Amino acid sequence: MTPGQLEALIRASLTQLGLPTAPDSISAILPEVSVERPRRPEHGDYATSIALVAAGRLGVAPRALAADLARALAADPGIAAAEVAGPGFVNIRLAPAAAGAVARTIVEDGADYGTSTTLAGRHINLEFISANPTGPLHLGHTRWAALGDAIGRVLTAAGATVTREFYINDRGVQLDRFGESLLAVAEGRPVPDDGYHGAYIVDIAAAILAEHPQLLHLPAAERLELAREEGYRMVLTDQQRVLALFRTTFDMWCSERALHESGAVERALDRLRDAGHVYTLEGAQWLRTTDVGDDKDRVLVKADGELTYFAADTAYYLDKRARGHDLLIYLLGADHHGYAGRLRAVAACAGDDPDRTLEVLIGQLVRIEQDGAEVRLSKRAGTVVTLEALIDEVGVDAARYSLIRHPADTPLTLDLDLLRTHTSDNPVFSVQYAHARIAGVLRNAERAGIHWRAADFDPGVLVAEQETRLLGACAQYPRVVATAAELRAPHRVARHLEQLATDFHRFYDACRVLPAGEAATPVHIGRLWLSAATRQVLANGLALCGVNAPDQM
RNA sequence: GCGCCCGUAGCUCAACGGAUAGAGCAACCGGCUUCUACCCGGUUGGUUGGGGGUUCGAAUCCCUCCGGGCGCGCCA
Repeated sequence: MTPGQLEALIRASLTQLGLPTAPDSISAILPEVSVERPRRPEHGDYATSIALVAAGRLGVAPRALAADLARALAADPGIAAAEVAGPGFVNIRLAPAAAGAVARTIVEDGADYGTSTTLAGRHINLEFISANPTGPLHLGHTRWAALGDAIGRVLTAAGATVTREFYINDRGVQLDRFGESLLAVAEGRPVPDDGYHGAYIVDIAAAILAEHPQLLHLPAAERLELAREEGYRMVLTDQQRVLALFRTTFDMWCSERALHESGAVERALDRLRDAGHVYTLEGAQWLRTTDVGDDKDRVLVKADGELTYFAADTAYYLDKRARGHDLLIYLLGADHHGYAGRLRAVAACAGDDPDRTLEVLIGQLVRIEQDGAEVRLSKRAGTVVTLEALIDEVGVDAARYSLIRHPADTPLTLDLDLLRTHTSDNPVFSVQYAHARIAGVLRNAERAGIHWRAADFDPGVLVAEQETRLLGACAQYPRVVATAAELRAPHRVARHLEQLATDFHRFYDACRVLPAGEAATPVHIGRLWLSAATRQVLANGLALCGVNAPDQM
């Protein structure tokens, strides 16, 4: 019996209790029925607090309601025991056969186990990283590369249609400064103070010169354009290469320049003007965002006629909506959180309800440390840690996983030394090792001629404490994925995998899976099913993290 | 000054409003003649920054104070 099936049973039981209350009030509380895994095993496999929640509204005493519910549940053959505890919890213990049946469900569902339709029909646009094409991706982008990708995977698992987008800021002052810096290096001049000073500038300038030896003989204006455009092309290509290496993919790379060239920006401004949200002051055109909660109005067109970055982003919002996305998720670094209010204002000015169409997730910064000391990140000092360097240091799996296993809104420190270790101290290896260990057992079973899949599986044989805990963790997995999607919090998947791995290692330590010489018994078969189910859950969860699930290590 | 985020064990961090707040690291003590010891068991460790409030019940929600990060351009 899965948690979902148990909840359905509780709902059915509640409606059949014959409570002295209006049927309407009973059906009103049914959606709130949920079971949880108690922290303490002696509280049972599952517990529900529905009696506590509902008693007041039904006009009955919590413990009395709980007792009635417990009695009704206990009558079901899948329930071994149901009893009232504390102020009105109902603690539930499943019959071994009902609990163990989850293993069969998991093995049969395979890669689909854990997916759901809770977000079916939603067209979600997920924008993340969106770095300037003026340098390699660095640690500041890395968290979003891993987390944004994982959020996309989790949302997809929950049934949403997800479009992942990378917005390229390929227009404006920053790109010009980048081009000027490249040209300065190419010409042997010092980089301007407001330019880019990283060592990579020298490399790119050299690459441009190698490909375009005629650069220095062109007229000045053409020189700058060639340096800028070639530098842009090289940086973007490199960003795409590194992201692919990092297993982070995008459905769409949207260019700010293209928004201007296609007329999308002008059309967006026209639409806002028509809606009466634009006014002119001191030669500039402003969007009246204060009408919708922003703390100040924002400039769309500067007094010199130049369009602002904000104007393009407004157009981009409308463009995404016009493409049919009903929810736009933006992942921003903490240093850009001030932008959230402006985006909300844009949504409101466009006639949308920002609470429905817009979500801005703010990620705190990542620090890294090595040899017990923080590695300072400084562009000036040339100690910028790039995404590629991090991959070189610890590998894609460890880098991705360590970034994913923390909520986005907490500051995070990566310990490079730890990420390189291959022991259970390193969570990603603990999880991967559990997967590899199971794969090994299943290989051995095959080698020994034990065809567990074809054999009779009696779920009732899985009664050891380590077995029931492992079953419970496997059964919980779909709920974890659904919650992770709902909260945009893939770290919940990772944390659950760690618990699952620990539960497996304990099970493996206590319970012999394969027969040691003798013929395979129903217990061996049952444990093979349980092992196979665990392997499937680990593989599915690691896939959501974008981390490999190795068959051997 | 205004706004957003954060404050949990010595360290790094978990915990849909649920029961006695959990893992890992660090420290110490144990466990392999059999399926991967890259593992497992045990011990030590807390006024969840302080104080109020909401309720059956608060690390979680509200108020306030303290401490830290970040943001408040006709920059992008």
